[in-house]
Amino acid sequence: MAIRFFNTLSRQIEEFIPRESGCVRLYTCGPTVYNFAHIGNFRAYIFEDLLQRHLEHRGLKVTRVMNLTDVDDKTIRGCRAAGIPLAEFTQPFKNAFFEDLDTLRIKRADHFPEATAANHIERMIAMIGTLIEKGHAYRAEDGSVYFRIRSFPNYGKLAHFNLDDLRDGVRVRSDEYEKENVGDFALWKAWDEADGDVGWESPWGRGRPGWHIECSAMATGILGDELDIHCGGEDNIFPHHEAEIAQTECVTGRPFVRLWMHCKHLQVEGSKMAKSAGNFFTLRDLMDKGWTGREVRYALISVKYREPLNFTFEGLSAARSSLQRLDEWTLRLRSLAIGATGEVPVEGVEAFDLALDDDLNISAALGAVFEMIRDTNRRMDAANLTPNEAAYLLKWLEGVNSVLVFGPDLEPVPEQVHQILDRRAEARAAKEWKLSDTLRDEILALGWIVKDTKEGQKLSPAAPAAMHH
RNA sequence: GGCGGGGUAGCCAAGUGGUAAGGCACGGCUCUGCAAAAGCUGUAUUCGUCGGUUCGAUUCCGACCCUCGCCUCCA
Repeated sequence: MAIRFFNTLSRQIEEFIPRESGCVRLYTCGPTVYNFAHIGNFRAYIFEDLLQRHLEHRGLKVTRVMNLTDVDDKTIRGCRAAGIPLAEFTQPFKNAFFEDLDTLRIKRADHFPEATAANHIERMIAMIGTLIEKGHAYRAEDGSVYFRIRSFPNYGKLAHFNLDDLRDGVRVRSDEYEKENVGDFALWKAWDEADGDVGWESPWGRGRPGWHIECSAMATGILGDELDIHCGGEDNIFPHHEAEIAQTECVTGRPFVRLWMHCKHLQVEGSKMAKSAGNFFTLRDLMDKGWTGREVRYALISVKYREPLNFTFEGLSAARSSLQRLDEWTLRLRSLAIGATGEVPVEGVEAFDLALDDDLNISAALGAVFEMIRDTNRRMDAANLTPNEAAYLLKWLEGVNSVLVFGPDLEPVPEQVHQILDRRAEARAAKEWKLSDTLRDEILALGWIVKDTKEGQKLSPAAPAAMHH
């Protein structure tokens, strides 16, 4: 059963065949650490997480790199405004980013190279030097170095642009008048006043690397000259990834990436997310409103990556309910499986993986999960599911959750709540309903909701307020 | 202007040349001291509009309408 993905380069669904059998070299564009990442950023990272986890679930070994862009116009502007060194300015945002990854249960990449690391800067400078030697780049008067796009006939192949179309509507920036062609992009930016004390020495003078060369250098430096998959948001296609292809292939003389995957942007309540529109959310904003990481994860993962995702609070609420349904089913299986002596297969379990093999069709995959839930709930209602089948389903669910990671957050129940719970159980046994209700209120006051089910009292954390804005 | 996505029930969203997965919400039923939850169950003669091809189209073709994105450093 082949795994198939849509390749931005060919604009077709292709069978995925890594260069080295069983191993996947994956590069994913990471954040620019000048602020807290927003949920649009995280849609991309969650899509990449789904990709990685599914490949791993299918038995492939994935080596993933995600870069951190810690020097660019924005980070420099930020540190100068704050009056602190660049590294001091970006560090808290790096930390916050990693916390957010954990909140969303995104698997850590194997490498998080930082653009300002000495070894990477060195490699960028070396690559630029090679490009100049080969005639693909040139130094301008001020010490900036530009890539000569006319020297690379394939330029525009990924974005499916032709250079003539590009010339229309191009704004020539006054600070780049030295370029041979308006489409030429910066490999090295000469230092200027606005850079303050940010800069590195190079054969072309003091300056800093351009954004595109950062990724080329870090990707090839860690993963080698040829990657299996390179991902990013759709806005990265042009110019960023187009530039990466041009630079890298001109240096190595080999195809840079076999498969390009890009995810569509998300909108919020039907409009483009923008600070000015008041619909701009960081992950932290949502946490403050009482949503959990797995709920946001569900909301962001549940729409296919090649479709635009309309992020809404109704959708978050739907995510919460869906997860609860999944939780209930899991608990039901667990209590049934207590009597299991082995595992007996249940039909229909392969649909989940097959859906993801098909260009990460998450909607179909989730459909398969919920169909399984309904079918087996029906069977459990009829006392027609065996403990061994339940055990098998739990094992299957483990596999599913190695990809989706939808398991509940396990909050420890305070001892005090346990004690009240015991007293309440006694009261209920004695049919002292008034006392039972009083104790229920006490438990609620401590932040827990108790429900009376056939199996006895059941606790769940009281959801924080402010579910809708 | 160039290039490319979308328009499927109240909302989100799969899908196929032969008559529409799944989730949420809503109604019904079961359960239940109350409350809540949970489980089951019912909800699109219809897939933006208009034409065309076809025995048959939501699915193929054409036109149009609406919407979103990219077009030089924004995931």
